[in-house]
Amino acid sequence: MTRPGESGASSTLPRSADVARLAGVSRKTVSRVFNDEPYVSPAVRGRVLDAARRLGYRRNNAARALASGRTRAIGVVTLGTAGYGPASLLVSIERAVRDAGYATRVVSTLDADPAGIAGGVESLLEQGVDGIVISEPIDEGAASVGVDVPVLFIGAPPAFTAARTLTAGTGSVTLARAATDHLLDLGHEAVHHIAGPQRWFAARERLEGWRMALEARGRSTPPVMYGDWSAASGYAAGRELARDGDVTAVFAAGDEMAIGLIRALLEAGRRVPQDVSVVGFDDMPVAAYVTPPLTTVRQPFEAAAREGLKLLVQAIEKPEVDLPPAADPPVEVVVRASTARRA
Amino acid sequence: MTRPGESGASSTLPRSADVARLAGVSRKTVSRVFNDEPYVSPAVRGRVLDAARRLGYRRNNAARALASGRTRAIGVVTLGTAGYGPASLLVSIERAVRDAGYATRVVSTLDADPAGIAGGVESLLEQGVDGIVISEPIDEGAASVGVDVPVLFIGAPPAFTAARTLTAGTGSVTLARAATDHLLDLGHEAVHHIAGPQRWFAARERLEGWRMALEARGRSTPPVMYGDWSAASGYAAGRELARDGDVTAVFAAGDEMAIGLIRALLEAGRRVPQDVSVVGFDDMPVAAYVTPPLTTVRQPFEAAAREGLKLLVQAIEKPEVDLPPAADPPVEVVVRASTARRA
DNA sequence: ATGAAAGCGCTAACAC
DNA sequence: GTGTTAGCGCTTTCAT
Repeated sequence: MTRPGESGASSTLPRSADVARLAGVSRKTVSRVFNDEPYVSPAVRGRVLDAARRLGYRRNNAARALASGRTRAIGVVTLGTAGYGPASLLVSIERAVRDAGYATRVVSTLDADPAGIAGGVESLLEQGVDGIVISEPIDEGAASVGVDVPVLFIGAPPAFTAARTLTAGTGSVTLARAATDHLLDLGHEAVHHIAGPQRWFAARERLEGWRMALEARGRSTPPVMYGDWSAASGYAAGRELARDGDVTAVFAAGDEMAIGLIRALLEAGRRVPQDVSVVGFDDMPVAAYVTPPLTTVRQPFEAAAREGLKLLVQAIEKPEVDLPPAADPPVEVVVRASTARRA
Repeated sequence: MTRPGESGASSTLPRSADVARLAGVSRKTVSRVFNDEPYVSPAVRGRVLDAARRLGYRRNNAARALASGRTRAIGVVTLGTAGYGPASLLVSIERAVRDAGYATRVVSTLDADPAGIAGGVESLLEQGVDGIVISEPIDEGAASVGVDVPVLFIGAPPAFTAARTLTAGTGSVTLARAATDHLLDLGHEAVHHIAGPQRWFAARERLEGWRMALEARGRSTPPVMYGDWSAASGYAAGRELARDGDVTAVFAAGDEMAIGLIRALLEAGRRVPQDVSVVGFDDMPVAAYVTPPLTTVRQPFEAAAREGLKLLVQAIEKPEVDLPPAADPPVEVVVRASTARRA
């Protein structure tokens, strides 16, 4: 019953014409039923659905895309790491895309350089997508790509120009500021900062929020240490900081760095939080169970993805309407045991 | 120069016919060039490429798929969590898919029940994929879907039947056994186990490996504690275990549970590793920097994804060849400071 | 080594 | 409410 695929499509899957024949209607009517278009009598709709089920009919999206010019897919360019931040954002985006009724096409880049991102975009465009999400939190030069679909940048400003660019933030500045304020409120005179790699937009935003908090109270900003998000880099920075007896409070731009930092402090005989208070950033799942449980700020990935996608879908489906950038999500400082009032 | 999109496809993107005209060849020749088919003179090839670049031509994959019956895409059904394990596996799969010359289409499920998986597969099939990867590490009843493309199950046995099913493992049994052996080698009489949720195939495999190691040495198996992978559940189990003074060694089926466990032990006044040795599973990035640095086993995600994809691509491109299941990747126990010789 | 014709499965526009 | 016609952009087959 299955003659080997001749030319075109795969073997002998049922097509809309088969359904139409079995249901005794035209192909167009089958199409109407499957697209939930109005003006199909309930009786006919039932017959069509029935025939389709009996045949095991599935729409051919390639054909739909070709005929309609819409792929009903959204492409995502993301950093190819399993890091908690990027991975969470990807999961949230996928869910938001699905909820919006689109399919997800992912391309990940190894190193988030402009060329890599451009390549990713290029490949998505070739695949066919109605819109693109750039979840590459890196801000480093601009790539040039000819893009004719709307593009959403999450957690970063537009890195290139497209027909229509949207942005949605994760509110890092505000969150970083809140983290720093928390330490300041505990009576610490100075708050040190272990920043992330400055090619990352998020790292720069957090640095900025930290600086703003200090300046708002007229404090000077201690020299900044730089890490690469890894616990190892937090550890290295921590060894430096441990040498300085004046350090009583540190805000690390990521939980992993905070964990490495704490480890270095403990090894150097500085107690956390009695001698030094530490705040992280992300609220990754283990944060509550490391020793001591980490005070941190929670990143609103879900909210950012949802807001951003609302914009993107709007831009895809109603290009004429102008919409305001998404509001920053609420700030959530999770106070646990790694911070204490200054001794 | 841009008349608004009439019926079909988007506005006025260049098509192969445009390239053909500019290069002074037929459309078929353009097609040949872009598909790296033989029998195109270098001169013509050059002209075509040139024309394409000048026009900003991009192939339309929907049309290619429709005409050829191949989508050049592989679909992935994955669990929608940012957990280190699933996220790492997804990243590895994406990379392997890309390296194999395919595009990735992802569907994530909230809860990995058979219906959810079946729904994901269904939606991928509708999207159009040449093969499917099921990275849903859950083994719970079988769904029934009519699948006519090869399906690769990673880290789990086939959950349903398809035209062609392949499997690739992460070698959990062996790894768990090695972890347990490590503790036994350190002189511990009994090794306790905090298992993962038993709906997860990986959790069952690790339990099995633990049991095998004990039985191989004629030891009895202490009662098993069950967690849900979270640090919180490890913590809860740890509180129980801390009450039992005889416990000197614990193998946790995941790093996060191990971290929660350690926290509970420390709170109960049991030192790690002096009083109790702990081994985790995964080697997530923070494992080296928690206190104490965690002894664990590394999961070979990259290798599993690569091996699995080799099989899948083989099945897609050369359906006639039969191939053996992928070999289990090598075992790597990472010894750090959470384990010590029995006091 | 290159080209012409046909058709993949579907939706868009319009007729009825 | 439903059907007819045309065509989306490409690959296939076969001819040259």
